[in-house]
Amino acid sequence: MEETYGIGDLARHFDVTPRTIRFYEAEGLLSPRRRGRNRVYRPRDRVRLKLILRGKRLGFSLGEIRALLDLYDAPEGRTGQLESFIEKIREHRALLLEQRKDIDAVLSEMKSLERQCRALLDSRSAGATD
Amino acid sequence: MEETYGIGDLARHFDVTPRTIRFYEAEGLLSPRRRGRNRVYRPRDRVRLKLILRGKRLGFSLGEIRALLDLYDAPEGRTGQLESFIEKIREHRALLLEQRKDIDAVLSEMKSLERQCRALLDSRSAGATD
DNA sequence: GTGTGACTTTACGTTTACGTAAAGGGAAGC
DNA sequence: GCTTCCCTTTACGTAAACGTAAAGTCACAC
Repeated sequence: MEETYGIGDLARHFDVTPRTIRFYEAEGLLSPRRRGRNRVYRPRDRVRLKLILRGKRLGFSLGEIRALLDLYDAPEGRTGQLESFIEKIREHRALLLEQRKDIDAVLSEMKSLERQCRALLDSRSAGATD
Repeated sequence: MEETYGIGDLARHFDVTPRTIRFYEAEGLLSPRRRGRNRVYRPRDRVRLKLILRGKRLGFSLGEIRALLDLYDAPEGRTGQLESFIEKIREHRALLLEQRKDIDAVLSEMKSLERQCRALLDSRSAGATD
């Protein structure tokens, strides 16, 4: 049998509220099975949630994330669609590479900032005390 | 003389609306000089705006960005403050490194996705036509 | 049978980050 | 002097992403 989870299990595991998970479902990002009224999540849903939260951490809107999930889901279709799919992947990749550049820029700025701080601290401990 | 800019100049250059720039000022992220009622921005403000927009692209809230800008601005203070400053820099760096890991994870997933697509395309062009 | 706890739906509230409209001021061009 | 921009302030509107409260259901413990 495939492993399943309740909404509370997922919420605890990913440190979000059940409300959040239901909201993602209402937005069409998740579509769990049901046992009676209760939602039953399978590993596939877990992975999707993980991807959603990762997208959020990277600053994507739920709309963008949905588009990406749809991409990942639908590698079926005619040749033309496949090609436009690849095109979208490329655009997305370009965006991510830009983000990485942003991050690296900040990281290097932080590096020099910390250096300056250290220099200040050193000069103080070497010279007069506070 | 130091170079200065009007709000429209900055707006055009960074592709945001003047409203956005005024909003950042209201939130305490910018504090331009004034000539009469009009706002006059100097290179320092330009840099700050650039940092703000970079922060946004990385998914930080304006509140978080303000905290970071304040950090970068206030390397004055007693030794204890300097040390806690360095500590905050480290936390921020850890966060950025996490983000980079996220990005790399997505990039590698995209890579394999594109490979699968290519394989599909190849098998089609090799086999029967649509 | 009566809690207790986890789930459900419905619905209104809230924060963030601006958009947009209204009403006006000041300089520049014709 | 009138128009045309670009700027100003004030203020209400809005989309996104949930929070939170209300009221009910179901299974299980005691």
